[in-house]
Amino acid sequence: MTDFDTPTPESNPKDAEYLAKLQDYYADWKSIPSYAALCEVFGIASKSWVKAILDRLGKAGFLERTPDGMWIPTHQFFARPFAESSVQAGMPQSITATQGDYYVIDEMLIDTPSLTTMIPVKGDSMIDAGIHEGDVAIVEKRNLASVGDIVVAIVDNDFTLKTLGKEGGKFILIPANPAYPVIRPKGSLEIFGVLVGLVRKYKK
Amino acid sequence: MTDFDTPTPESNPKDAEYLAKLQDYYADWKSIPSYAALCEVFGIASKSWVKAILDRLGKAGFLERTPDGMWIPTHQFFARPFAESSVQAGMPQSITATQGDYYVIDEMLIDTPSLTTMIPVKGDSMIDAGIHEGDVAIVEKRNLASVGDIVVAIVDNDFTLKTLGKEGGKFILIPANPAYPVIRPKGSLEIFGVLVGLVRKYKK
DNA sequence: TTGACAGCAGAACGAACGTTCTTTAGTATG
DNA sequence: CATACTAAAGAACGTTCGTTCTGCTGTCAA
Repeated sequence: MTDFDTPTPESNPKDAEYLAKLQDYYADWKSIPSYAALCEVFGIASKSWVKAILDRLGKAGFLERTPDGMWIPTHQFFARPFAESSVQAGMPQSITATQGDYYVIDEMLIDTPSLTTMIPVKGDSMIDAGIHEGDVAIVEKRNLASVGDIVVAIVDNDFTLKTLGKEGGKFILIPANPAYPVIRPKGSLEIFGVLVGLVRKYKK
Repeated sequence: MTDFDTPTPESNPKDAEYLAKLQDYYADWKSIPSYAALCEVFGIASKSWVKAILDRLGKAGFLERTPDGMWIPTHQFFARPFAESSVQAGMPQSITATQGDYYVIDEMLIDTPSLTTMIPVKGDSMIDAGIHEGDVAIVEKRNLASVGDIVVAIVDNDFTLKTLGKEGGKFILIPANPAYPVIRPKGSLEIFGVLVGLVRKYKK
């Protein structure tokens, strides 16, 4: 399955800049404005040139049109560059130039949207696993897990995030913080889901 | 007796249904169509009634308008109701991931797409800050940062992730691991960007 | 020095759009 | 039967939109 043709990302040197402006605009407003409004966004004065730019971005695969002719972003529009760590000097612009991979974070972390849920982390019981208060846990809902998985279990009607362990044939919940005790459920252990990802946002 | 308008979230019983249709449409097309097109989507025949619906959804906080009058979705537009299955009381606020593909995590972490890039973390020099090898750093490219920010600096032609500090009027790079030394650059310090987010994927 | 072309501006125009106003059908109240 | 109100339709209209075409300016090769 290698027969997709490579859409030349940009046929015009300035298109990358226009695309960047459009991406930033979309991040703010979640819509693609009219040609007239795009004149301001792009800093140019003619609608016809805006159309030419959008046509090129469309051809390059960053935009497409609805049946009624509205411009809408494609998957490619949202992808972000992923730098190889071995990138050497020359930096700021060359990141885009090194045609590395492009990813969408949601797709990296979420395989099954309908089973996946995001839960904010409370407390510091998993701090030694690098899971801090305020982080967001990406959890795939299922009630089977393997020893060693980090799971969201339901204990005393509350969610708790712990490593699943086994001790004498019974499942236990192991925190990653020596200040917390291992949880040995009396009865059966109800597992809500398995941790598949973690997201942290740093305030600016 | 004078009765005032009660600012109920939805003043019309069918608005919930219209909202659902609009959400589905948006998930497909990532845009809010014209009133005429919405007539088809909603299954009604008059633009004025579509406008009335959108005005109500706007008042209820699901939509708003750009300065140039376009309708755009708000945060509330994307919020999903609580989890379906047999979850009892005590469910923390959690959102299920997207059907369709609206990119929640990306939107959470990325303010300025054109300046944001993803860099894999290598080494354990920031482990006490909960940043592990293999994590992906979400970095906003800029060369100014504040003391206390975690920055990506360019040292010896390589990226390095450290906390920015100051010592005797000069900037230094502080690791979050006692096994690593503080970096005191000889000349000036070249900052590639600032850490704005962190993403970790657990293998399954 | 000319010609060709690329990058952009500007005008023209019909179609589509959003807004407002008026009308109609149905239902509930009393 | 009269009234009142809601849900929706429809018409009217000025504005804006997208499209196309033409014009201008600078650059570069012949």
